[in-house]
Amino acid sequence: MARGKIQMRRIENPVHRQVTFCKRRAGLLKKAKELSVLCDAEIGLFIFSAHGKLYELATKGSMPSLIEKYMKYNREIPAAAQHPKGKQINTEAKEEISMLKHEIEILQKGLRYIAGGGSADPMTSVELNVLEKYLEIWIYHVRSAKMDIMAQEIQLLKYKEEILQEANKHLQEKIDAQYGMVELGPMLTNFDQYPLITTNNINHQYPLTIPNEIFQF
Amino acid sequence: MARGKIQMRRIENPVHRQVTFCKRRAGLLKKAKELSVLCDAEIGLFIFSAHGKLYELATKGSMPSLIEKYMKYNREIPAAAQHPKGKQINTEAKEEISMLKHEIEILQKGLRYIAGGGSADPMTSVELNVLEKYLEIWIYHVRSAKMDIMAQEIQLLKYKEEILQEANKHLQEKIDAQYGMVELGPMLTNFDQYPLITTNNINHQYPLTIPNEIFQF
DNA sequence: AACTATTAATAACT
DNA sequence: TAGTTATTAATAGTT
Repeated sequence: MARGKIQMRRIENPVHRQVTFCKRRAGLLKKAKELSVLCDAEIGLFIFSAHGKLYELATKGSMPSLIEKYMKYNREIPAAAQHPKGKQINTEAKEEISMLKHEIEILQKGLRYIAGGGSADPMTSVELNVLEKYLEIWIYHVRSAKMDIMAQEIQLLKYKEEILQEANKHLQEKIDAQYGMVELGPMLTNFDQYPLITTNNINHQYPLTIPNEIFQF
Repeated sequence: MARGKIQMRRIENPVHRQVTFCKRRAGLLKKAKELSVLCDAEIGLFIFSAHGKLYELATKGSMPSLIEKYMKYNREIPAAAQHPKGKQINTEAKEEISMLKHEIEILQKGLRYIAGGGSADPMTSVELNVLEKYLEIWIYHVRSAKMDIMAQEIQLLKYKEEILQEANKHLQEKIDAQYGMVELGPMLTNFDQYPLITTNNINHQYPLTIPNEIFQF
């Protein structure tokens, strides 16, 4: 858009590429903000530079909340909930039902394909793309649910630990009171003396308490 | 940018707003694609219209995979920024991050090698298999890292609970022995009487012990 | 980082 | 909803 056209392919000169990246990135973020303001739209945008640096924009709320909304939207696909209002509801609904039935057929074909070891009925690249899309969404939700359960489990275990420590302390005090001030030190409250038992093959130990941010998805 | 300036606020006329939304949305998506191509950037963009319809773009892979990358990025930054408190943990985290980044570079190099047409030095099918395997392992590692940490935390907490229960039992026995057979029942070993504290909005309670299959990904 | 000749995007109109 | 055009906005090459 200036001093001559530019070819729509990767800019080979690294300096040119970097400068263009800065300029166009700024332009893109500006355009996104403008669209959001002018048309009351909710926009999430993230840009990873070639070197891995992140630039992001989230209008109306945070990026995580937008991502959550995005995932929810994709979860609702099978429900066929989005119906434009007007005369053409029936037509569009039929089209959508037809499309969804087709996608279900592709999914069923994908399952047969996987179960059969890929021998019988080869899938087209379009079919594989549909399958991949669904699998990615499903994996996200499965892992999300699993993470929720694990976080819940950790919460409960920490609570139990607290209660047990309290009980232990009270019992110890009772014993101390009975003996007067006596010989027993606090019993088994230091875990450092016990080896860490793990079920997986991570070689280094983790701190007792994991920072809370890990559980905030 | 045409026939007179426009004020940067919400367009009140619904028709104008809708038209502008369509045009600028198309323009924004185009610009995003261009930036990605010209500067080798990875871009995720989603737009929710005021009526809730979704328009999206993900360059270089799918939106879920981009979101995954975004989440991972935001997890790494705070870890690197925490300098004062961390000891070995931070060092290990940094080493792990460094290692993962190196792996990313290797993968990107390999992918460019393939994408480059391979006229100079084509990769053999054996080499491609190695690259594919490597990629699978790496993706698995990234996706399961968080789960590993949580599983580790649960393991440790269960172990601590066991020890504390044991300690509690011994203390109780000591008290019983001192009193003869006396009035105190076992102290605080039944957790059903305590309300379950949770950080998320799951409404039903989970069993104390989660089946192991859940953690086998 | 600033400048400006051009191209690209688009607001109003049809 | 889609096409045209007069303008404005973005930006490629340059300093």
